[in-house]
Amino acid sequence: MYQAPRGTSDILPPEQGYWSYIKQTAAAICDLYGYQRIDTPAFEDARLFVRSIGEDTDIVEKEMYSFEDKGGDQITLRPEGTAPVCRAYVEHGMHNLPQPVRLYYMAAIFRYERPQAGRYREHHQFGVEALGDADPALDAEVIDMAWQLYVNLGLKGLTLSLNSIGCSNCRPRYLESLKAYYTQHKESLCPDCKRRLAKNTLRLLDCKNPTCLALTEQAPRSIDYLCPECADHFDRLRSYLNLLNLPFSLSHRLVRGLDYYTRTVFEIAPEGETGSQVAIGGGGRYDNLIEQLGGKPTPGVGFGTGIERLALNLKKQDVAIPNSPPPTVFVAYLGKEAKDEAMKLTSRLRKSRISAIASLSERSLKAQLKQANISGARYAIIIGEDEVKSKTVVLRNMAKGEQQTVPIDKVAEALR
RNA sequence: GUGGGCGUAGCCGAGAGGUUUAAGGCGCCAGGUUGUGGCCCUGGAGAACGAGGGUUCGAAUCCCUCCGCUCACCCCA
Repeated sequence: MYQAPRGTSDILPPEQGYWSYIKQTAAAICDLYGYQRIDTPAFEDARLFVRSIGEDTDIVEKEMYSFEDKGGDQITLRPEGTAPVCRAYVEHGMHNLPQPVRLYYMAAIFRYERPQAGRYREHHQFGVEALGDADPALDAEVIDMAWQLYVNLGLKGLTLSLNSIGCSNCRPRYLESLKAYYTQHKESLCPDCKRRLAKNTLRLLDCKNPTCLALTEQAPRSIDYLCPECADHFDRLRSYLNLLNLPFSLSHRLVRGLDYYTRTVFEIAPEGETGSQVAIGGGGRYDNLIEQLGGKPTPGVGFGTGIERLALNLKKQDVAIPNSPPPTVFVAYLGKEAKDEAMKLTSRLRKSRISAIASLSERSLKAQLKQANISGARYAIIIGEDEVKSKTVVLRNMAKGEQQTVPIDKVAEALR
């Protein structure tokens, strides 16, 4: 027996309500904020991700779905959404458009990981990217969008964590002092962190190992090392967030797992969540990324949110989802001639924009009405030999249990 | 990659070495008189118990391996 590959899943009809609710809410927010949709390929040149995400990140080190295609090209299934959008920005000369360029995407994301609650090998993200403007007001706009999305979806108890990790001018100095600090305590670090110390110092802040965690309490904070420009940017961002009534808390340990971030980083999580995959979304600024990918120096800021995790949290919080409407009518019949009439009638109803299911079986009327009941149709239409002769149908209101005979060419009118 | 829990029909779920030719419930199908649903009643289909190997006179029930699911760690959405 075949099964969906590990870490992937089929999204069955009962689940779809959550998905369309989330997608529609997200798209509506984007319309409201003037963000336009972009779709990029599911796979890209592997180097795009290695260069943007960073060689020493977990994603690149062990999680990418990479392969050589038959033409000998190194291909990677998209493990995140930002780099492809930036690639498209450069490729299509979007720097010629009015800046910033505001884009959003909904896409499948692939990472080879051990699946667990809220973590899959294929998951789906909604994300936005605002490219071509370094103003902190744009950071605030993006954070505001993320927040409003969650609020509009009906999620409660949200917390916004914020940090600034500086830019290429001030970060080296910070990293130096961070490295110096941890080197002093090298002996008490966990093995992972010893390794990270040399390669990816920032990530030590993220370690949940108790002894590392204790060290982190006293570790130098990135916001104390910001250059004047970054400090100003961060100050102004915070004042904009206050202006927009977005409550945030500073988190000095928040660094994010992708190398391209500069200055602003943030995460949003539902309150009271424990465990490691608490964040339903996050993002930040990446002012060097587009240049790294071969474009003109272009700042950018964005966020991404996991649709599966949103659905999970909507369920956890018992948020009511609008359900898809059942068909208006179910057409049942008895006999061959009646079936012909039923087929024609169903077709005409649909042309009048009335949703209709025809019972295609030759089963008993009783069985057909049972199906009508399960389908949730508001009306059942019954066509038998008598009705064929008199060119009428029986129109039955399922909820009331009442029925009337109407001329077959007046059915659409009777349903209005 | 590491560690824990689990694996019986579409779903839930009894059974824990021998009246099991594997309960029960949901769902599905068909009947309960002639052309009518939602309740009720009756009947039916559907699993050799994740796969393979072993222990035993005998295994869904014990052991081993593998696969899968799940939770946690790492990390992330």
